[in-house]
Amino acid sequence: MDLTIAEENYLKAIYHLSEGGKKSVSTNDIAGEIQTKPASVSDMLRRLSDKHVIQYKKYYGLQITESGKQLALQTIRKHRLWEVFLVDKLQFAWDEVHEVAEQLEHIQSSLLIQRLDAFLNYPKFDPHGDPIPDEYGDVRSRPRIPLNEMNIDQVGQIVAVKDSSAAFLRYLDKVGAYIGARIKVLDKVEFDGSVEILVDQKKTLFMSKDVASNILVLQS
Amino acid sequence: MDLTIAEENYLKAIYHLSEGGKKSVSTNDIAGEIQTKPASVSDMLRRLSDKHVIQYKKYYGLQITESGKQLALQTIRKHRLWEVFLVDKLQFAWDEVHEVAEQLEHIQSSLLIQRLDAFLNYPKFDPHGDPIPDEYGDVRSRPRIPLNEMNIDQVGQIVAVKDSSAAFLRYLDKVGAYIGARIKVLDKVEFDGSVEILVDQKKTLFMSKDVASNILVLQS
DNA sequence: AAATTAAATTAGATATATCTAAAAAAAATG
DNA sequence: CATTTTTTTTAGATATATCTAATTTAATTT
Repeated sequence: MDLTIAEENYLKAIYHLSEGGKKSVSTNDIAGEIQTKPASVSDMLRRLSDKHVIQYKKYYGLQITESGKQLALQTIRKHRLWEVFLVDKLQFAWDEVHEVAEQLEHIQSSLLIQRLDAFLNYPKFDPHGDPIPDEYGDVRSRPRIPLNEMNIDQVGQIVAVKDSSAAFLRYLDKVGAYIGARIKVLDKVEFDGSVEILVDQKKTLFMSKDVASNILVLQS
Repeated sequence: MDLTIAEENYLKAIYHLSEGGKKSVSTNDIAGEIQTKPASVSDMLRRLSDKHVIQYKKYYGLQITESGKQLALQTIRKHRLWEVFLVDKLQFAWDEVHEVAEQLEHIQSSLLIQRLDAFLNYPKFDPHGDPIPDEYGDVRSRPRIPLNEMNIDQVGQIVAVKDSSAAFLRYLDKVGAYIGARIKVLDKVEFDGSVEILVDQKKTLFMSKDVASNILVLQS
């Protein structure tokens, strides 16, 4: 039983919200995540339930099933592999890839994804630093902490961002805080939580707590 | 005014049928080309006419407009570029690419196609030997003739096939008559039109007129 | 616990895309 | 040229996916 593109998008949103730590996923949450109205979500939940990718009781709540989780992970796998392709092979900037990957993730061909994976040399992380599930849906994530929670003199590498809006990504690119950059915490201001960091051992950068909390660092 | 995926597919079919030499394109022809029913075609013709990509008069006939032609050519451009990608970069066999390219051709991103074109080094022909329209819709096609119309001792290169069904393509691969193969006509049997050719200066091959007429050769 | 507010669902519409069956128009045939 | 056949179109259904407005259920407040 195959999913339509709309169903795949809803399921991916539900998966992301489920993994996002929140105890339960509400109709309103889903509507907010995919820019639609709660009425449309209710409709879709019934359909997803019919296809057994979620368990759903009206007015009560929902839970993603194991098969639903696997389908969502495969969509995420495709999305992130295409992002690597766009950045590594087609010289896209990392803030330009999302919209196109949203389309490419729905192409149906397991051979294509196998070959693409090999062509890209089996990448484990996408350009935003998010882990790429393998063909069995397994995800190896690295322990990452927000930049504002690091201590003075600690070093690490920027591996991901929480807020991946185009505006935020452009801001980061502009100030030179790209994914992969090696950083060292030089100073932290106690009362407002802002931080000063050294990027690639040459450039110092000040940023607010707000910005720093959206940058995830792999400590080394 | 953008076209839906279904509209793009109909328009592409109409373009192919229009270019196919036939004087007029019938509802039944289109239904046959796209595997749908004539009633669905009538419906779609009305919609395509509303969007001014064809001119259409009920019971009378249709003609593709200039803007329709341009849109069709851009879809064909995308299809053929993706085919080159699949064969050159992802090691797909040339008889495995069609179905996937049918999906990829609908991805909307002009930047993507620009970059893909550059990445593939601006190819002029797809793996089946068909010309790739440029970004302005211009097509430079090579003069090609069916293999059965060549004369004895003439040499050339296989550049395309008329019948691109998977069965025919697999047959060609099996006997070693791939796209790009250099051939020489050794003999022609008058009464049944069958031909004997030399492939890559080492392998001789017999084929019926039926097969030979579906193989297009660039003479040299 | 009754009243209010918030969240979720249903009812009814709209748009796309398809189908079958019936009707209308054009083409072919005797 | 009237009749038959073929082609094309319309009418009416179905399925997906969405919306607004109304209703129902759950949660919160007093």
